[in-house]
Amino acid sequence: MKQAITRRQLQPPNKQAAVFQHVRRAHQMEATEDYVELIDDLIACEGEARLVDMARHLGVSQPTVSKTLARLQREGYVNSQPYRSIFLTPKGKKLAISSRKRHDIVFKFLIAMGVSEATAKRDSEGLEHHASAETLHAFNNFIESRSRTASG
Amino acid sequence: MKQAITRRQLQPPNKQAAVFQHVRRAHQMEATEDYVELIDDLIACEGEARLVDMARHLGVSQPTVSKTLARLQREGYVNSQPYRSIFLTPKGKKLAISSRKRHDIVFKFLIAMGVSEATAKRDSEGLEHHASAETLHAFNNFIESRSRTASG
DNA sequence: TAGAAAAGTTAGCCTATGCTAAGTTTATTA
DNA sequence: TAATAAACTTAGCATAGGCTAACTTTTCTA
Repeated sequence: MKQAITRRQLQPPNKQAAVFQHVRRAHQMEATEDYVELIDDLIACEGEARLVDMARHLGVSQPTVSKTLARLQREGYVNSQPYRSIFLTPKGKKLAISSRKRHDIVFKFLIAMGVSEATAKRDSEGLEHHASAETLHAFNNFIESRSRTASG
Repeated sequence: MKQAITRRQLQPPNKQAAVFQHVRRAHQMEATEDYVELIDDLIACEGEARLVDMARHLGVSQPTVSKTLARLQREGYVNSQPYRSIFLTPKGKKLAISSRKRHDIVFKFLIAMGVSEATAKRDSEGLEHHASAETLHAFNNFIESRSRTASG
């Protein structure tokens, strides 16, 4: 098989720096998005979001969740009284909805690509935070063209 | 348009926790992978990897690079004498090669999906760290089937 | 080759996210 | 309802990765 050779080429420093800065910014939002998405899911499925359940689902300790929730509250994503369950503010709810939408697109896309469900679940959790609107749009087109082919 | 409704369903706590733990682990490797990849590129394109160029390409300050390089040296990925240029250990070189391979697959895949070059560059930098072997394999199949269609 | 500029280091600060241990509040149950 | 258990918070620690300021070393150049 002929292997395409990609000529190694460095980007101009400022261009590449902009890319890395963009990734770091996305990265700062990751925990926030995971948290609000989980809170929204817990409220939808269990009736309320308790810290102990968040810790169990996230695989971290309760104090870690407590500390991160304090930041989210400070930043206006969530609302909660001490020792009580957690609520999303409108801003948090909005972020939860858009995060879930992206997550779903990435998940369905991976399934459409023939990836196993277990891997799709795992990878979509990491990938969702780094797919731009343009990429998500391309993924969505692919999903829709596949579902047309499959059903029509 | 009929919109597919995904029934909201929480994963079992331990299953979801495993996913998040996996993402956190991948996340810890991100900086390491970006650094060794960049060092390898700088050596290939400029003849040597200097800290100042790394800082410029990464978009961070020199002390930040210095600190992270100290960790990478501690962990056996790089080698360097004070005030001198930076070298990859065999372990670092191996990681650089596999990171670059993943990066290339993700980039080419996005291009094959019809995403613009600018977006593909940007997104591939974030996505590369979160695509499993299975997903990369699926991406690669897609690239190859497209290049067959295009050229044959 | 001396002085200036560039590169690299060190010190000290910050935030985010992990942890355990210990204490407080709330909920359960005997 | 009193005791226990569960949930939550607080304190204190660690690491990673950001930063600026100040210092040292190396390199360049006049």
